[in-house]
Amino acid sequence: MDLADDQSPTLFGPTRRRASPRSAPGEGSAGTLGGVPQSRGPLVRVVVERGIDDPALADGLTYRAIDDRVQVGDRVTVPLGRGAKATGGIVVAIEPGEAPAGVRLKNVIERSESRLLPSLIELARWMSRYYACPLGMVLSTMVPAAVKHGVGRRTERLVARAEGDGLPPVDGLAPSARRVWEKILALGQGVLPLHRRELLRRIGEPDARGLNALVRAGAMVEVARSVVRSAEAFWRSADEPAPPDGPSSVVSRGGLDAMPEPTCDQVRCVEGISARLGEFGVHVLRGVTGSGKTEVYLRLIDRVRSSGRSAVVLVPEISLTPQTVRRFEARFGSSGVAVLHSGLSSAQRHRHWLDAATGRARIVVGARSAVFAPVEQLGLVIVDEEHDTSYKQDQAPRYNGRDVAVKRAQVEGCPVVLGSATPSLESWNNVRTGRACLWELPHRVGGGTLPEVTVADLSEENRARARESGNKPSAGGPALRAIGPTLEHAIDGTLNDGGQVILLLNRRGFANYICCPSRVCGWLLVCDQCEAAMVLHRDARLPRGGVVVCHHCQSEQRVPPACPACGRPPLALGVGTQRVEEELVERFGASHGLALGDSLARVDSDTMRSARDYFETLGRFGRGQVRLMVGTQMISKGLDFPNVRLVGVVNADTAIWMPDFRAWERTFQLVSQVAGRAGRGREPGRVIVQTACPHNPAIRLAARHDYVTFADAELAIRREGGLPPSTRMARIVCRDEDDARAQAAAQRIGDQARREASGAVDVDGPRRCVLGRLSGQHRHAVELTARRASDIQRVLWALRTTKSVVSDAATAVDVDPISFL
DNA sequence: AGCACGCCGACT
DNA sequence: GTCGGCGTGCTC
Repeated sequence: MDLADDQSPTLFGPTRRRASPRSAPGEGSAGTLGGVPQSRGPLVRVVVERGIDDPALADGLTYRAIDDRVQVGDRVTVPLGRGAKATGGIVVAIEPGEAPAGVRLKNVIERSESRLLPSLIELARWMSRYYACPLGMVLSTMVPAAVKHGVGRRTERLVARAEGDGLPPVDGLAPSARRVWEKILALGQGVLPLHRRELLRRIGEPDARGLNALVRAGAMVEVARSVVRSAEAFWRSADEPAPPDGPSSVVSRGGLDAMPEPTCDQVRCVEGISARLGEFGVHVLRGVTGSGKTEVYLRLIDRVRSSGRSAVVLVPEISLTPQTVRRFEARFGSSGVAVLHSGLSSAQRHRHWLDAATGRARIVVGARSAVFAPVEQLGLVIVDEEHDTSYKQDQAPRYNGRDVAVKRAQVEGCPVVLGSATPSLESWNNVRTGRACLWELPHRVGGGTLPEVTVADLSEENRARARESGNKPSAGGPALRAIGPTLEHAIDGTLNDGGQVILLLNRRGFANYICCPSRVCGWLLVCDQCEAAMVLHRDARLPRGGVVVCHHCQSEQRVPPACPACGRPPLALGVGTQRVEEELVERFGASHGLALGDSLARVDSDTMRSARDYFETLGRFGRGQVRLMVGTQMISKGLDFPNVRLVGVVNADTAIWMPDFRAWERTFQLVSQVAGRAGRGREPGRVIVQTACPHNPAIRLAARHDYVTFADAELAIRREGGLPPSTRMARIVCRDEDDARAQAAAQRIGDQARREASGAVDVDGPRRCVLGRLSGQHRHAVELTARRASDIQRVLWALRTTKSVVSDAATAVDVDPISFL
């Protein structure tokens, strides 16, 4: 059991302050005595945690505070609306003047213990403007739900010495009680208050009789203290200790705690960035996979910490592996590091957040929302794998954690480090235009080399196999095999040599789509709520061997027995991880003793229900029990297992023809990232990339590990096409059950946007989205493009103030969109 | 975003 | 005759 008390007087009061006991919320019941409000505190401006989008109320609503101890940033509960519904909010200002004319003030109901830092309120204001989202909604996302609801909060009863001068009245007590008193006095300063049991243990008393006598006499008093309890994080207890031997171990290599000797490149980066620790600056750290970026982070954090400041490290959710966490904990001590990710229980999250807020933990490691970590004296922000699209939140506020991190660093006056082997073109553009400073780690640590990448032309391999098997386009069975001869041969060889294999395929399920075998018919099984093909997921326990699932709305249907149009038995086409898994068992099960759930593991969101499953599987892979791992992008990033000698990309083209100008960039990143999992130990690694487009620059250059050529060429293409990062974009999606209504709403927004654009902003649309219907909602989009972000902001602001765009469920404003479906 | 107020169809 | 459908507008 972990305990954290939150006694820091600057951040938390010992108890909650309520307006008046038993007072129901709201007007009339807020304790008006003869028309005089009972609360005597100052007037405060409160931004409620709701989507109030009226610009006139953007600075919050005015309430009378409970007492004059209220401060800006306090979380409060206030009555809202005619029903005086108790609603959470944040105090954004203490009003020196009087109430706004014509409003009857209500009183704050309650002040809670958490307080938002001024720098975070400033950040929220910026986000509200930049992402065109109500301030209340932004503020709401800054405080985790577990903190708002006080999950895990308990009141503990402790004992302490009574306060006051003079000798406590112990003279009249029994000798046994006096003996206990002497022992308590001998404990010295700062030990109390303690739990009764803990105190008795410390002074070696078998029972509480003497202590009880002291309490009765008033020499000792019982005090209440608010604490947050949570279970120990499971990765610390469950998996440990790591096995003493085996090909590799999940624990950081080079031994716990030992600071490895840095490479020259690492020293150059650490020294260079350290020299500018006291000021805001964007530092792009481009380090090839396995070059030791994490070591650079650790050393920078060490510098920051020794100057008494804090650091925040953002990591994509899925690469927040035990490996990563343990490296931080091994270097800085597990109590000095607060970890925030989705695998935590609510109470754990609350506790870790408090650890950060009270300064107990000066280092916070977490996913996207950790950018709002309540740390004071922030000295450094790090965004690892900054190109990762999971930094973008897909609900309002649709912020990008990386970009907010840059803004936070600016607000705090500290540097931000954006680390990646394949920086986003946004960051690369900032490097090329001098807005960001570039630091490079061009070599792998320990003299390791980047793996040799072989591009296997899938169409060529399929043609070759068709020729061999007497060119019969197999009827009924799988139309093509997922693993071609080059990859198959490499897997065989690697397993023979005792190496481990990672196979990547960015598609869940068994088959991508179900269609009629007749080309004339052309029937395709589509979700009845979305414009998307249903995916076959195999499950032997179900009738017809599985279900079909829509990957957009998660709805399920039974597998159709026949084409509804012409009655032919349908075909299940396209390859997902499940089919690859099946093929692997078929081909290597007997020859290499590969067994599902043992030496062969499938890692996707279907098999990994919780973070715990994922950590457990990675543990088995690390110990060498799992020899072949096939999975989605979950396994493409951050993993560091030295015995991985082969990485196979089953199909590199999953993203390449997506209707998205970043399709090539994504493909390049995916191939580079997963290739980086190979050859991280002494043995060199090999990568096989299966593709139907072997000459595509994204694939060709990723195979050559040539980021710079790719990025510069791609930047030129974007500049020519007027696409980000040379321009900025925002996208407004209107959705409605009724197609015409969605279209009309988008049309109105488009028209108004054109009126406001005044030449600086290009307005495109409305046009039907690529995913024209999703969960029964028809979708139409308007796109804004401009040279400068400020022009986009101006138009969005105008759209909001004229109420042309309101923040509601039917309208999504996406600034700097990364998905165009 | 909630939620209350308010104006039109199928039930006791 | 009412209960309740969700359209519209307000929230100190």
